[in-house]
Order: sequence, then structure tokens, then C-alpha cells
Amino acid sequence: MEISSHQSHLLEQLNEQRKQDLFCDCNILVEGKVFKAHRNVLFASSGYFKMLLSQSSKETSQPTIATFEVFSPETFMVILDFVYSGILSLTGQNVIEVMSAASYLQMTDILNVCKTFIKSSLDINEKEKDHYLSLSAKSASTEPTPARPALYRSRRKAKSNPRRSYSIPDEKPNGNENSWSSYSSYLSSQVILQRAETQLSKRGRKQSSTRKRRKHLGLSQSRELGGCKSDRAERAGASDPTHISQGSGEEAEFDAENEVDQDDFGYHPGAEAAAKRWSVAQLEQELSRTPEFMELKAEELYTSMPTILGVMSSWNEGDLPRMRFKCPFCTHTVKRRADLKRHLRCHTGERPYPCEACGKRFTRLEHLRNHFQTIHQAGKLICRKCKRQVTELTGCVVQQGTRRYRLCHKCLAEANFDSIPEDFNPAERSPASSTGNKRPKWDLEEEQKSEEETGEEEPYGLVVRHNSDDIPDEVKEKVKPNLR
DNA sequence: CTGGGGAGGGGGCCC
DNA sequence: CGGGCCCCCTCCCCA
Repeated sequence: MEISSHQSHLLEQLNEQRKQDLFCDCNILVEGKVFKAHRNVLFASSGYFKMLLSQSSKETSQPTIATFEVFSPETFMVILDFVYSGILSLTGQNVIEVMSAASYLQMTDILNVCKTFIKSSLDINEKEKDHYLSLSAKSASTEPTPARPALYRSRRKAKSNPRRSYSIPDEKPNGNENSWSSYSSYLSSQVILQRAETQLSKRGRKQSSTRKRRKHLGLSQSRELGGCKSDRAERAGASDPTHISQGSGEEAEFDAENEVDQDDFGYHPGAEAAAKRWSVAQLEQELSRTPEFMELKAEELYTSMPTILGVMSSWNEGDLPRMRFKCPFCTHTVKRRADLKRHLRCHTGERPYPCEACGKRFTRLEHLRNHFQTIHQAGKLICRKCKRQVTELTGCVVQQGTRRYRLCHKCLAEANFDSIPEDFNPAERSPASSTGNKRPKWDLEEEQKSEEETGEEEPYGLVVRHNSDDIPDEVKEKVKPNLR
């Protein structure tokens, strides 16, 4: 005999215990805010917690502390409330971040609901704001089977909108349906995804600048797979040192047409060893700062990409359909596969082209070349002050702040810089000077030139900013020639 | 506070 | 298909 109310009653009791801080044996620290919960509940609800708790299940006497910096307390509150009640309070404002956090925490049900929430917005008048949805406790069972349609009911406040049940379309990770083939479907999805996409692209820009700031701070990019601070930071106008890789989790999840097994991107096998410690998120951040990790993840991404990335599109009636390649992480499409591969670097964070002088890494060789020429070569042979042409003999490079330029000796004397000239010795500063054939030709040219320059310019002193403070030791050690 | 310029990043497309 | 060029955009620094 089965008493149907038992499950919900049990969950209610657990929730009451949580609220009264009874038997809570796990503290979750989210950006300084502490949430108390029960280990077994978290274990049963989240793949992420399952992994962490299974690693530390031996020590049960002390309350466990988990730290997250990849989503906001508000977001975690939504998720925790769902865990203990089966009710997911989704709004148009928080769906992105909840989805991102759910991806990070490996909570498949929430992910599916978020997807459906976005999809369903296609059919819902956009004027309607604040879509409240709740996931039924039944569908919130601990059985994470994506193939099973999860049910959630509308919890909209408008009384005229009675609660409705939606069923999430079956996910077919290995299905034969080629969702990429329907460009009209793709286009229609853009309508609903546009708003969120705007947020993402904005954040992408933010992140881009954040990366720059990090680089200025001497930090290489961190990659928080499947998790992010997302748009909250943007809304708050805060500069958040979080990297794009939520693209792999969040943006990927966003693309409802995508058939890639999203969990492949949300799960971090490389971090398994790190899971033994509780601040795994931090540890992953540290781990993910290495270029090798980027490349590993990029490789993982490339190999796990769906075979079919092209979408057939007919731009104009009567035109022959043209194959375009769609990014699995965003709505961007390109004509050529090579362009897609290049584009994917902005999602994977892969930077195969390190500057051999300062260790800074770039996504493209041309960017590296430009960087080298402008930063390390100061190619413009014009005195910045008097604008007269100078030569290697009549002028020298000075550095002021982040700017590098040339001054003729006269202007240099007038300027009376405090900068202490430092000899630029490419041989010392280029850890890969003996890398042989793999070196790009511009580098060889540079070497020849610099040999001349060092001989000629040394008397004047080439003021080269020392980036040693900017580059973490591990990066400096791992600066390698171009990896391809 | 604001505008200009430098630096970096990304897309399109040609070779 | 990779390399390279051009263009545009954004961010940051500085005057």
C-alpha cells in the first residue's frame, strides 16, 4: 500500500528542518552568504554535490562547507528552494543564471525546465513578464533521466492564467533528428533567444574586457566550466573575473536546438582529483588558468562536437540553399568550417599563440603578430612628440604606463623620463628562442632584426616594460612556442 | 568628464 | 583549409 502524500510530506519536513537549522550538516558558502542544508538531500539532488560528497563521505563528524563563487546567492536560493520543495521559481530575469548554475551543479531537471521555459516563451506573449513556473515535486525526483519528460506547472500569478502542465519534449541525445537542418526553426528560435542572447553577448563583451583586465593583472583566463556568475555581475555593473566558458555550459544550454550532450560540457573530469577538497570551484579556477587546460578543453570540445554542424539555409526564395556552420554555443553561423573553428576559440578560451616575449597568449597568429610588432617592436619609427621620423639611431623606444612609443633623443631629453632604460635582450626574454622550425617567420625576422637592434640600440637603452609581475609563474614556465 | 588613441578581439572574405 | 588582410567594435588609458 502506497501513501502518495508521504513523499511530499517528507520533503516538507526536511524543508522545515532546513529552515530551523535542524540536523543541517552542510554549509554552502555562496559569495559570502551561508546556506545550510542536509548532505543527503544535496547528494540526492545534484550530480555536483554527489561527486563532492562522495569524495568526503568519510568525515561526517564535522559540518561540511562548500564554497561557490560562480553564481549568486539569489540564484542558489532558487535552486535550494527547489531542492527542498520541488518548486522552481523561474523568471525571465533569472532563468539564464539558474540554468547556468544548474549546469554547474549538474541538475538535469532544472536544466530541462529552463530550456522549456525559454522554448515556451516562443508561444507566450512577450508582454507577459515574470513567468513563474514551478516544477512538480514528482518530476523533481532524484532520478535524472533526461529522456523522461519532466512536468512542471505554471505558477503564474495571473488568475486568468490557470496552471498549465507542460511536457518537455523528449531529449534525444542520440536521436536521428537533425535539428540543425531546420533553419526556419533556428530563425524562429532566435526571436525568443534574442533577448537572452543580447545579455550573453553583452556579457561576452564584458568578459572579453574582463579577460583583458585579468591579463593586465597578470592573470591568464580562468575557465569555469559549466558555471558562471553570468549576467548578475553585468546587471550590477561589477567586473567579474569570470571567464567565457560558461559558454560551454550556459550558452550551450541556451541553444535549444543543440543536440550536443550538454552534460559533456558541464562535467569536468579534469577536476575530479580536485574534488577531494571542498573549495573545488576555486581549485577548478586555479586549474583552469593554465593554457594546457584550455587546450585540453578545446580538444574535448572539438571531439565532442556534433558531427553535423551545418544548417541548410535559403536566404532568398529561389536561391540555392547554402550550407552554413552553426556554433553549438551561440547563434552565430559561418560559411566555412574553418571560420567556425576559429570562432569556437572565443568559447573554448583556447589561445594557441603565445607571445614568446611576454607570454601573453592569443587566439590568432595575426593578433600575436600585431601584438609583437606594436608592443615588443614598437614598429612606428616616428617620434611621438615632434612627429619627426626617427631611425634606430636617432630615436629609442620608451614606455610610459601601458604605452610604448618612440622618441627622438631630443624629445627624450626634454621629457626627462623617470623610466630607467632596460636593455632588451630577446634571447633572454624569449624562452622559446631555440624552438627551431616551428617558429613563425616573423619571429625569425624579428630575431635577425633584434640582433641588429641590440647592437645598435643598446647605447640608448630600449625601455621595455618588464612583465614579470604580470605573468604568473606557472604561465611563465609554461610559455611555449606556438602549439600548432 | 570627455575625446582620442592604443590594444585586443572577432567576423568576413580573399588567396 | 590555413593564412592573412581588412574592417569594426569594445575597453582602457591618458591628456
